[in-house]
Amino acid sequence: MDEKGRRCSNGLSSEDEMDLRRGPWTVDEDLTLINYIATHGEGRWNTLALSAGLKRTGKSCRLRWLNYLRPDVRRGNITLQEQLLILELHSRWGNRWSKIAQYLPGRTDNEIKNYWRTRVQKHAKQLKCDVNSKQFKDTMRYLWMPRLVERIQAAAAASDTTTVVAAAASPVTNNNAYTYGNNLNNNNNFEVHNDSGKMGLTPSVMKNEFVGSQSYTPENSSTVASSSDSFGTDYYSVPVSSNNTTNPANYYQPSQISYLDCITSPSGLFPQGLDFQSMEPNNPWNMQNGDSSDNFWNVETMLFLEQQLMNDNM
DNA sequence: AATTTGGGCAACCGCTAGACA
DNA sequence: ATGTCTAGCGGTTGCCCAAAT
Repeated sequence: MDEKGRRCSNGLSSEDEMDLRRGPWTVDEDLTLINYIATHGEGRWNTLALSAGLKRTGKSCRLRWLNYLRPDVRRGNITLQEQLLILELHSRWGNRWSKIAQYLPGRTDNEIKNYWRTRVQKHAKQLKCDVNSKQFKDTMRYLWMPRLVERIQAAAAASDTTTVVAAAASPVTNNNAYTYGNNLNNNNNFEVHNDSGKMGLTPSVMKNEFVGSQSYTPENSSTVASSSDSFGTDYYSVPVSSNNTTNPANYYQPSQISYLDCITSPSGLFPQGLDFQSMEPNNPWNMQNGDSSDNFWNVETMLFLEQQLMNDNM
């Protein structure tokens, strides 16, 4: 169906469309959308856009809400568990981002897609192989994923003996406290504060400051997780156990249990007390953590991988 | 210090499916 | 049966920023 020049596609005439805004959302637009949804609920996006007085398409409003403004959107780095899950689910379903996102509570398909493209595909590129190639998939399955499991288990063990004082280390130090009522089902009572009066909302500001004082504190959410892109450090240099030190494939055999079996229940969503934050060995609440993925991909690692890939091809 | 490059991510685009009149 | 509208999905683009030169 051709949408061009058609009024019905977004409920707007071409005259209306002349006024349509594009590009990054402003604070005012965000507030308008939040408050409108708080009062009227979501859905009927084109009507919503018009009624709310937003010069945006319904599509744009929907996307902004779902990917960014929803109170339950998880922000922060992808955790080890999430990385593992993404790898596992992608190996099953391919680029079914929305489907994959269903298993990562609070993560959006867009975020997962971006993660895949920027992190995973980058590493495939570094290995000079196609992300869809058997070699790369094997590398993921036999090397990265077992190592992730290992790190998760190590972190879990560490968390057993370590009290995580996460709340005290809350990264939210912003003055711009967007305080949502936090529960849309609770009569949608969003409140929006602007304590500093300086809400120039660039993406970077959003990332670091828009994180609402209610929405994303440790007390009320499991959302703020930090994790470097944990293709991370010395992936291949640490043997898992004494009997798998030579062949990476020994780390994991397809016939072994599924990672999902390992870390999730059939109902998914990490319900077994696998707390994302406490899994992280280093300062779990520090959203400013640098991405250590590149540390992971040191020269030795790359040489090792390339060697493995060469062996696979022989 | 100025410029270039590349990564990360928010937003947009095109398309499809389903609901409904 | 057909057309319209909405919602959702996956791919792509473009902006911002930090690192590199």
